[in-house]
Amino acid sequence: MGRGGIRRGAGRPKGQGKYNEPTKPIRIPESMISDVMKYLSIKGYKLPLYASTVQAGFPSPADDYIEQQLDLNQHLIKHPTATFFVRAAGNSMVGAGIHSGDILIVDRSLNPKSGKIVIAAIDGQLTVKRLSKTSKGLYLKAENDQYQAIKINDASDVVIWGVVTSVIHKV
Amino acid sequence: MGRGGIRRGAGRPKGQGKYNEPTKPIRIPESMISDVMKYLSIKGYKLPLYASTVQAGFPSPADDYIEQQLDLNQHLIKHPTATFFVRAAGNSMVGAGIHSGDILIVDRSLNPKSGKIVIAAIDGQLTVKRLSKTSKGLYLKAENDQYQAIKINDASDVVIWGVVTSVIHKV
DNA sequence: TATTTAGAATAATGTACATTATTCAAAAAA
DNA sequence: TTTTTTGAATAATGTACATTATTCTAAATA
Repeated sequence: MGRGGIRRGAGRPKGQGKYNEPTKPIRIPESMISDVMKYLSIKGYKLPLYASTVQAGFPSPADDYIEQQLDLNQHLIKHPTATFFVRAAGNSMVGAGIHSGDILIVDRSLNPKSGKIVIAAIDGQLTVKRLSKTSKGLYLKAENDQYQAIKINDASDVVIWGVVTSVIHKV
Repeated sequence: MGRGGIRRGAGRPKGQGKYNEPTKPIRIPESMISDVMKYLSIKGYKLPLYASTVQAGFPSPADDYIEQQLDLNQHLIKHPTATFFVRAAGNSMVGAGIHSGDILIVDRSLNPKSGKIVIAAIDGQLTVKRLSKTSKGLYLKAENDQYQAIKINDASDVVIWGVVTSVIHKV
């Protein structure tokens, strides 16, 4: 028979689920379900960034010295729809830390101001150069003495594709 | 009255939805709903990677010259749970393309073999050096003549934190 | 005949609900 | 009294279903 009566405080406690917080069902295209699951499982690729002055206990980096949690995509790509990557070739920009084979992150929505490193198409060939505005005009300069600066004028077949924001170098 | 009868072929056509493919409701923790939505809206941060030899029509990069679609996180981080970032300080590794202020991607799950660039804690201070095994023993070498190699032995207070896989350099 | 209209058909979408999991405590049993 | 049992309470979770959107065509109309 009944063992009834109120059970104040009973019930499954909050925050016991997979994510320790309430969830909502969101429709996900089938082809991306596994990607989204992965994304969720590692909390959106947010990984710890340590300052180089860490003096933590070993062997595991201690949480106390985490500078911030970083998601590479969010950190490096401010305008996803206007951003693309280019693989660098040649050594004309080693002075700017750009080596052959590096992946350059290029933002088309940024204004190509003087001093910025840009991706330019010169006669249909992609190159990475530093934009330089002087009293003599607008130039594309290599960061390497062996290369000559290229003057930009109305006659020249030069199109700026975008501004380089970061360089990814595999070691 | 009835205008009945079968309507073969009637109905909303497939692939008319937001994603042009079938969807399934997946539960998402509330704090990540906006992140996931963003992730979906740009198809998982997969952006085009162009080869440097592109000779496309202007001013927009043509799809024909896309080398591949790249997601930085997936491309650079193979072991999310074992990976962290460290901000580099000092110029001891400029020869390897590592400059002060760069963000290093470090994988703790990789074996620190000779020749690899590693993050090591020496007397509690983090440094980035190249691991070098010679007949004389194991060394941590800077890629810069002004720094001296550090010999690793049982007595030395050196712990390898992980192997550097990539360098991110802001320009 | 040509045009319009009112369902019929079917995909997309968000959410209510049934189910499952978990914890609590009153009542029963020891 | 102490221990065990059993239903109450409530969160987590996946999915069925009601709703909405869209297109098609037979019948009605001009």
